[in-house]
Amino acid sequence: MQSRTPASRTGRPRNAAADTAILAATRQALVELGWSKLTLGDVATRAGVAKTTLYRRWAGKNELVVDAVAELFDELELPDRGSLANDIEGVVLQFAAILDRPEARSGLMAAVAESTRDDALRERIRASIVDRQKRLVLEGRARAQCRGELPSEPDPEEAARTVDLIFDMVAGAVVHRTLMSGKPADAEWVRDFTRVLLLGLAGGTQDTP
Amino acid sequence: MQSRTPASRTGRPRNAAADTAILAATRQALVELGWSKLTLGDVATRAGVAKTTLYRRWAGKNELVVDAVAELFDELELPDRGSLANDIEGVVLQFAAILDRPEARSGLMAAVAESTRDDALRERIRASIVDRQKRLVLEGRARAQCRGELPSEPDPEEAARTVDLIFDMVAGAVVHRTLMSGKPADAEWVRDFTRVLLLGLAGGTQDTP
Amino acid sequence: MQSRTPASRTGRPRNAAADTAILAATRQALVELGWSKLTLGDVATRAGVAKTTLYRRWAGKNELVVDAVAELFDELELPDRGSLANDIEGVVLQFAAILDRPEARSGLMAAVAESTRDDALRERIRASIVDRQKRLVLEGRARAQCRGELPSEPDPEEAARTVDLIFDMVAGAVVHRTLMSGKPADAEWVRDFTRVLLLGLAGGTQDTP
Amino acid sequence: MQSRTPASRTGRPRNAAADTAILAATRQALVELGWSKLTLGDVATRAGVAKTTLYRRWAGKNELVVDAVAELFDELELPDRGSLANDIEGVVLQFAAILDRPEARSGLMAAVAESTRDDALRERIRASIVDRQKRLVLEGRARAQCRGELPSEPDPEEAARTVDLIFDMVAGAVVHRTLMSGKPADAEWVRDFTRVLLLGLAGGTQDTP
DNA sequence: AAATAAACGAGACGGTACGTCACGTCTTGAG
DNA sequence: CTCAAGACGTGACGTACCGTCTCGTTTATTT
Repeated sequence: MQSRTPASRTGRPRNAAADTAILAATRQALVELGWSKLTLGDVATRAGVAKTTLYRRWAGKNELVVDAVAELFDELELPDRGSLANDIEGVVLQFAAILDRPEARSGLMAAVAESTRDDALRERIRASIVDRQKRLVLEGRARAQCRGELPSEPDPEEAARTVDLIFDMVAGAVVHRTLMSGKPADAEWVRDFTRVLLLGLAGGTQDTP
Repeated sequence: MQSRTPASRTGRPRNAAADTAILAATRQALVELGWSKLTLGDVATRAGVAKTTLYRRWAGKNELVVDAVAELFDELELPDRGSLANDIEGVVLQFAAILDRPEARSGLMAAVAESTRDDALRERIRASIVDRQKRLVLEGRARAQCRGELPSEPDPEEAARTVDLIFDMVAGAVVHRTLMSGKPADAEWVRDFTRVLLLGLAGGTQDTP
Repeated sequence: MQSRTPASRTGRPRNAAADTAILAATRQALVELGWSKLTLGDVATRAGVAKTTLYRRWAGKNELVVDAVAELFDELELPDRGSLANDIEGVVLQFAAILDRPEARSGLMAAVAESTRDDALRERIRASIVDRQKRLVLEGRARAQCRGELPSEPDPEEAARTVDLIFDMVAGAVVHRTLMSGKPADAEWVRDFTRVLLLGLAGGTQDTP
Repeated sequence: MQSRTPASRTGRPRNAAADTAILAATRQALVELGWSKLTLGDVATRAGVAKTTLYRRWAGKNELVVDAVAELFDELELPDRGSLANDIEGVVLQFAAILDRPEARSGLMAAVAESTRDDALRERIRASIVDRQKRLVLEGRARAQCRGELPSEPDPEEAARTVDLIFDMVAGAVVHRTLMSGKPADAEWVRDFTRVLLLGLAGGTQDTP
């Protein structure tokens, strides 16, 4: 998760508790200040740690914030709610709830913005956040195929493409609704979204007479 | 578009060419430096303008960048390509092309990130960019209804909700694909996306035997 | 005296009072903290000035301290006390009094130490302090020659060499007495010193029966 | 010479070679970096020793540098060159040669500068360097008295005062010439200096017709 | 024409945060 | 008890931009 894990045998070992404290302090600072006013010196002070300790473990603000935010998304789960539509609604609501937290809003988008000019950062975001949560799509699809709601995909390459596509559509829509349109991804919106995702624009209204 | 329009009658009038030069310089700086390394002093120098002139017209970096980026999206068009699917594919590809330009990627996401803690900025983004392009959805839907591809919506409130939903789904998916997944929104992806959007997850594969 | 004198015609002019305040604050800090614990941030605070202002005018700690200390030596005078011996005693006592001030002791020697590795600094010290006070030797010699206490020097090159030599002997002895031996250059010592300087080691005791 | 001599009987004994290596490394670092850029971590690395070892033996940079420099002056000798003038010229040239070495210039003056605010350090310098070399004056005077060049001093207190005075004059002049005037204390200068020291300002030219 | 008034370029200014460096202390495991 | 290794809290460094301010100059409109 961190920048480097030298794992040296000799010398004084690193204080493991500091990592936890720093990431928590980072999230707290994101809540109170937002990304642009967050300073590493302030985070260090909140964490009860010297600024140098922070720089010894992370390369900069971006890397630190990505790690701090990534932890937020690990709490996403996919409980079995009986149908594909219900499963999707459930996970989308969870995702929306996370994006409602200011530390996620501010931190995530800023990190993405920075990543447009920093390939290493983009890779870090993808590894820590995006690919890590793709598990939810895989699990949901497998469950739906078990239930017979979705056909099993014969071509593995196309299957992977579809997973990516669905992930982009789900995550993208929630992010756009929450951060760009500035409106809540509430139960009603999630229901509408899920209907269109499953049945299509036309299908939702006319395709199933 | 700008911060203030004092509209004073007397005194030396503002140099109108400066606005254009500043916005162009801002985009150029976004390309070369990205949002976080862009400085207003540098923009002023590039535009051949004093820093004070810049501050007289914009409140700060965020406002300036939003204005500079907003202009990029005004070139979006919706040529009639014969069918709803083709129209969607056309505009999505245009949108993807804009998001491929570094000044848009870096500037847009950073502005969104900042807007999570600045209501005025969010409003500015919505007015300058989001709502401004919603016209495309409206036009596309009207055209599809003319063609009979979509039913006419009796409830005006639900119609508005659907426009918002579709805009979030289209724009969100392209943004997520481009900036978070870090893969191109190319013709193949756009085709897949359009199919799911129109027919739904199930419909695309099993509904049409 | 300062680093650069761009003397630009345009832009906001520099605050002239800041220079005085900064140099005074530097001397005060030298008194309270000494050279090694003096920080430019602290000097700036004392002077009621931003750190950047200080760096805009001086290249660093060494240059600043040299300028601050150099002013101290400008108060040296050579009042006519009737004889060469008396003139020497008078100026040596003045010099000793300056070296008794902590801002001079700490600042001067540290600057000299730094100058052993910095030619520009050595030149600055020589120009601001050493050569500047050589006037005292010149004036004293001229006066002694008027009185007939010293022969007029026919060879101008040798005369210059002698001025340098005397300056090194006088200043060096006082500095060494004060700072290295750590004992006061009081009236008694000054009398002894002047006698040896004028009459020589042997002359002082045996030559004048 | 060092800070502490715990002289403990038990436990692992100190590595005696480390002292030599550390002092040599200090001098080497003084040559390459000068006092202000010399760091104890760097010295420890050069000496192949851990930083903790260094701090166990010296209290800080000043003490270490004084010890390292003090050793340089122990090589001063006073070979019998037949006359007082020759003896003085000889030892002054030796002294000048030492002051020509960068480790002496930089280290000595910096230590003196620091000692203006640190009584313990001043005492250490006096004990290690100043008083230690006063032997040269004593020996030279004794030899001159044997030769009859100087009268024997009846009053022991005045004799001590004179020794101090001469030491301040000799050492001070060489130091000032070398470090402040920035010119070499070469054979010509040493001859001039010795003449003035022995015969006085006036005596050298007019007193001996 | 002269007076007025705002815009403009230049650049100094008080701040704040940066990321780095060295300090001197400490904590480990090995000897 | 010493040593090598290296993490740690502390505090200063010198730099970069920020957004504001003060200049002298330019360019209009209004007397």
